[in-house]
Amino acid sequence: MKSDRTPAAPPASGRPDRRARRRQETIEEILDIAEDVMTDEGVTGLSLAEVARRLGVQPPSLYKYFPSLMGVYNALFLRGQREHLAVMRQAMADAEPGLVALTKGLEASGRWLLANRAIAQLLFWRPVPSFEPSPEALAPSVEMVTLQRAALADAVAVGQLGPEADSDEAVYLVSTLISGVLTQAMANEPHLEWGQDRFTPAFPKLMRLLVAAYPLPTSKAKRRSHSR
Amino acid sequence: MKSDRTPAAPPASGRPDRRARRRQETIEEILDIAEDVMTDEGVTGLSLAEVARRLGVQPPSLYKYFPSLMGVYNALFLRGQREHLAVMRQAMADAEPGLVALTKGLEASGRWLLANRAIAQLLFWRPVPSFEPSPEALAPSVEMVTLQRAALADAVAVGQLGPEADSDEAVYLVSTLISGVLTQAMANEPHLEWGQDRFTPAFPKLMRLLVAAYPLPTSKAKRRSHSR
DNA sequence: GTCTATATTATGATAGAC
DNA sequence: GTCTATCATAATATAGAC
Repeated sequence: MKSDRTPAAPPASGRPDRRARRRQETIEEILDIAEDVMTDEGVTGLSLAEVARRLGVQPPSLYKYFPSLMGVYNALFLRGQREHLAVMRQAMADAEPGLVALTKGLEASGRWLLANRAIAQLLFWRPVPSFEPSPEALAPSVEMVTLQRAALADAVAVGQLGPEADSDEAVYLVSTLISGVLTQAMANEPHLEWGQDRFTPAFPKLMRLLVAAYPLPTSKAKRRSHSR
Repeated sequence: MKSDRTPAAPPASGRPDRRARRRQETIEEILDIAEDVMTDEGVTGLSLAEVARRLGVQPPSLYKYFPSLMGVYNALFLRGQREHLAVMRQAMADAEPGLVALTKGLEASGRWLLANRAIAQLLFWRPVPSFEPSPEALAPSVEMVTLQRAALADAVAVGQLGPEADSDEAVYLVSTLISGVLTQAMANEPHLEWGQDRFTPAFPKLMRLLVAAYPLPTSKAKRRSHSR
C-alpha cells in the first residue's frame, strides 16, 4: 500500500505538488468539455449536468472545482481572453512592425475565433444576461487595444498610414471591421472556417480600406502645413 | 344579452369578422410581451411561462395561439424581418436613388435594429440553436439583398460608384460594415441608441470607405479601356 | 378560449456518508 | 474528492372540465 504509488505525503507546503497539478488538469478538462457543450447546445445551453455526464462523473463533484455555473462561464471567459490575446500577440511579434503586423495579428485573431466559435460568442456577443465577467477576466481586452494601437502607431511612424491612424477612433474602426466579418461568418456559415466562407475573403479588402481611411498627407498638404 | 354588445353571430364565413380581429390582436400582444421578455432575460431566456405570467393568463392558454415555443420564435422572426424590411424600404424610397438612398436605408435599418435589439439578435446572431427559421420567415431577407443591390446599381448608373459596385461582393461588403457597427454597439453599449454610442458614429466614415472601395474609373483608365 | 391538474423532464445547489 | 440523496425550482406540453 505504501509501495511506490501515490506517496500521499502531506503537501510539503511551499510549492505546487503533484496533487495541485492533477487538480489543474481536471479543471482544464472540465473547461474543454464545457466548450464542447456550448458548441453543441449554444452558449446559453451550457449546463453542469451535461458537463458531468460527458466527464463521467456526478454533478455535485464539479462543485469541488467551480463554485457555480457562473464560475465556469467566468473561467471560460478568462481562458478565452488569454488565449486569444496570446495568439494575436504572437502573430504580431512574428511580423514586420506596422501594417503587416496589424494585418497578421487580425488574421490570426479571426482564425482563432472562428476555430473557437463558442468562446468567440461568449467574448463578443455576451449572450448570457446573468453572466457579468469579472474585472480580472476583462483585463486582457485592454491589452488587446494597446497592441492594436501600438501597431497603428508603428504604421504611422513608418509612413504606411496618415497621422490620424494613431487614435482611438482608428482602433474602433479596426475592431468594427473585424467584428463585422466575424459576425457574418459565425451567423451565416456556422460550419466553415476562416477563408472558406463568403465573408472572411473580404478581409484583405477591408485592410486596404483602412489604408484609404487614413491616407498619407499629400505633398500639397505637406507644403501647406510647412508654409503656415 | 343580445342587446348591442358581442352579437356573437356565427361567423358569416367569407371575410374576417370581429372574432378573427380580436384573435390577431391577442397574437400581437403575445409577441410584444415575448419581445420584452427577450430584452430582459436574453433571447434564449424566452419562456412561455414568463409570457403567460406577464399577460396574466395560465401557460396552457398560449397554446391556443401558438403550437410551441419555437412557433413563437418563428413568428417573432417573421414579424421582425417584415418590419425591418419595411423600415428600410421606406427610408430608401424617400431618398434620392443611389448612394443617398443606400445610406439612408442603412441608417434607418441601424436605428430600428438598435431600438429592437432582441429582435436584431434573433435575426442576425441566431443564438437559439434549436430554432431554425421557416423558409417563409427567411424570404424578406432575400428582398433586402435585392433592395441593396438595386441601390448599388443606381449609384453606379449615376456615376457615384465604380462599376464593380454592382455585384454580390459589394452587397456582402455593405452588410459586413453594417453588421460590424451593430454588433459592437449591441455588445458593448447595450443601453445606448443609434448615435449615442462609440460605434455608430463611425457609420458615415464607413460609407465614405465604400466609395473608396469602388472608385470611379480614372480618365487614364477610361482611355486605356477605350483604346484596346 | 380559459382554466386546473398533471406528466415529464430538467436544472443548480447543498448535506452528508465514505 | 467522489458518491447518493435530496431540496427547490422551473420548464414544455397535454388532457379534460367548464
